[in-house]
Amino acid sequence: MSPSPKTTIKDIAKALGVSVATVSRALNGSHEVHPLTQEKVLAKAKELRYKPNIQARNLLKRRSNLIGVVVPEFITFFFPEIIIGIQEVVNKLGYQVLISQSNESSIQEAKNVEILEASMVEGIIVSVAKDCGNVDLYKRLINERMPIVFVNRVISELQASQVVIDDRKWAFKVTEHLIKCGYSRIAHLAGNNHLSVTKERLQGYKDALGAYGIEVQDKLIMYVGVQQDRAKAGINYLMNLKNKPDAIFAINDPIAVGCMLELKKRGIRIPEDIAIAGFSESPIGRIMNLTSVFQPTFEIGRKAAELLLKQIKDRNAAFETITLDAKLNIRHSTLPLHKRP
Amino acid sequence: MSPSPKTTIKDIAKALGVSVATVSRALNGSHEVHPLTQEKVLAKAKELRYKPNIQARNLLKRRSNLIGVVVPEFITFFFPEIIIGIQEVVNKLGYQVLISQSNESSIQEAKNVEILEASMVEGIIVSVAKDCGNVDLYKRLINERMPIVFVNRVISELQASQVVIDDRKWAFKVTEHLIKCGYSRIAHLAGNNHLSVTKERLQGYKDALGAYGIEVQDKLIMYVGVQQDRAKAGINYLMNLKNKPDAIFAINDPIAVGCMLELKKRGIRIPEDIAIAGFSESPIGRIMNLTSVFQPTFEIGRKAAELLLKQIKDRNAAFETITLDAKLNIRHSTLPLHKRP
DNA sequence: CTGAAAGCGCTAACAT
DNA sequence: ATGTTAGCGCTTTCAG
Repeated sequence: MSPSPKTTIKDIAKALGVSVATVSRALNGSHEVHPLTQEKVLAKAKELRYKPNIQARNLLKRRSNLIGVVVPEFITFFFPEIIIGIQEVVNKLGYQVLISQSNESSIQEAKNVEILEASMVEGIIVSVAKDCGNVDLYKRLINERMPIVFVNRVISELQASQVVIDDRKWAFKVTEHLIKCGYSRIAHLAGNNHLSVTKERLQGYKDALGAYGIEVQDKLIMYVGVQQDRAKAGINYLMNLKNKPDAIFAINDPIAVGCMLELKKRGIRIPEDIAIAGFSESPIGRIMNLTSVFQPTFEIGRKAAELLLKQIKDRNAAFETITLDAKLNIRHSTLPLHKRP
Repeated sequence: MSPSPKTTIKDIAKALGVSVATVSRALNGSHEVHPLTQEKVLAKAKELRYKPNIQARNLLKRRSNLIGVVVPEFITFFFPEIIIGIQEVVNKLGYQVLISQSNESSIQEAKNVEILEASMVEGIIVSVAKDCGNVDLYKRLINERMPIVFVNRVISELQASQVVIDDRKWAFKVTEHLIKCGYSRIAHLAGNNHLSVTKERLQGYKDALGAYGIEVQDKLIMYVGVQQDRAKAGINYLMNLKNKPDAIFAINDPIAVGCMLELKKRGIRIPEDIAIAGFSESPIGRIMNLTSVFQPTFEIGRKAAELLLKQIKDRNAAFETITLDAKLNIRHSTLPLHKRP
């Protein structure tokens, strides 16, 4: 009934009249213990409800069995799915995951990383906050050979392992799709300007316009950010242009969904009055029939975990960039002009 | 450049020609060290980039600074928000959170709990999987005085601390709202039958019907479960009844949203042809104009964390049930009959 | 104010 | 096959 004072190998040893070393060996299935002794130890351990003290073992082995994850948020589906992928891989190896979210703040992100360090994580998987402000911190970590892998939002100045999709290519495909649908005044709502995905997707957008001989118009590009509540500002801006766009390519699904809601509020129909495409396909986007690029989130997590484990095993392992495949899913929000009723 | 072998207090002591005890005291701001010594130690510590080894300290103090969280899933917004609330509270006290998801499987849940135990968490916050199969496991933990708090999905047979809303009352309100809107054949899509929320919400539904003199018809009640993909079965069943319902009260938003999508597919309009209400208001539900009960997720997390910390401090603290307030948000999916165009 | 020493629970040489 | 011993990094009596 009472919270029994934890049994240790010492207790087992005493009860059996053997040494702690023998108990330890028996418990760990060493081949150099007499089968009979082992049996006795195991029985006694069960009887006394022995639970090994991982901390002691970790102290000795200079390990923690912990890996850290830092993401900007985990309210939307995206990062949770990545995290599940990570856990899938590392749990099998006996690692636990310390998850922290920066709430899109670099300051909080830095705090989180420091706490993870203090918690003795053996490695960290990071997706940086939108303001992207911890370059020096990560330089230090990389310098100190802390195993680290960046996912989705990476930092180009850094020599580090990372798991991404080819944002530029897929942004090209989205834009190309809009062009082929007959749209010609295609706006782009870009993310925060320091973010890797912002730059890549913007470049893909420009590439596509260029490839099809459409002039890039700065007026049709606005840096709104990555969070849904920022969409309204984008719509405000675009809908007040003298020469309104006939299609919008949004940096991501939250922005695209935000746009759709705002447009609906204003009685502007999609795709009749304006087409819209997102990126990083979300469940909400699917429901709203939003054209978007599907990212293999679980796989991103798994690959990141594998890269991290590789680095943990060999602190001098070469940096690797894994670029996963994605998929453009076309839906009603970008109906071709000629197919309209 | 090389991964510097971690500095320990020993290194600092040696460098300064003092004892490790003094270093320890200085580092911990003990009042019984000479200010000058302390200064020197602190300086040297910074110089050598000393980072305390938490594991050693934890071993000594028999602590881990870890608390565990077990939820059924964290893909939807609900549990992530609860988790953020938990972290908010415990991080301030220096605790880290080990998050694990059972993927709605009691077997996985048991594994997770055991791993958390083995990871030496000082307490656990749990929301059980839909099959609700680990009563004995939790009985054991409670017996062993493991601090534990249940949230949202609780186990009635257990004497334990918990944080919930009054599911019965709010289900009553939802049903009452439908009745007052003029609906009379109100179906209920219930969750998995062992789940606390299933029983409570079903009872609230029955209470309301009774209170307004409407006969409870078993034919209008179906146990579909809690996951969105189960909604189709519910709609299949209800729409094949001779006497179809004119309103549906779904156990939760995922089911309600799933119903809305399935109904739309069949060309059945909401609310013109059938009204629908959910529970545990979700972002998707909001977008789809679904009437639902808002739960204070962040606050649930915070309160659960506080209860847990209380138990960690005092292993014999009395069990507590915290019932938080909620809110019925009425939207277009339950338009009153007389207001229809 | 400081140091010596014990010990948290465990593992791994090194003996025997 | 088993025991002895040292020690992981740290805190905390107990002496001085």
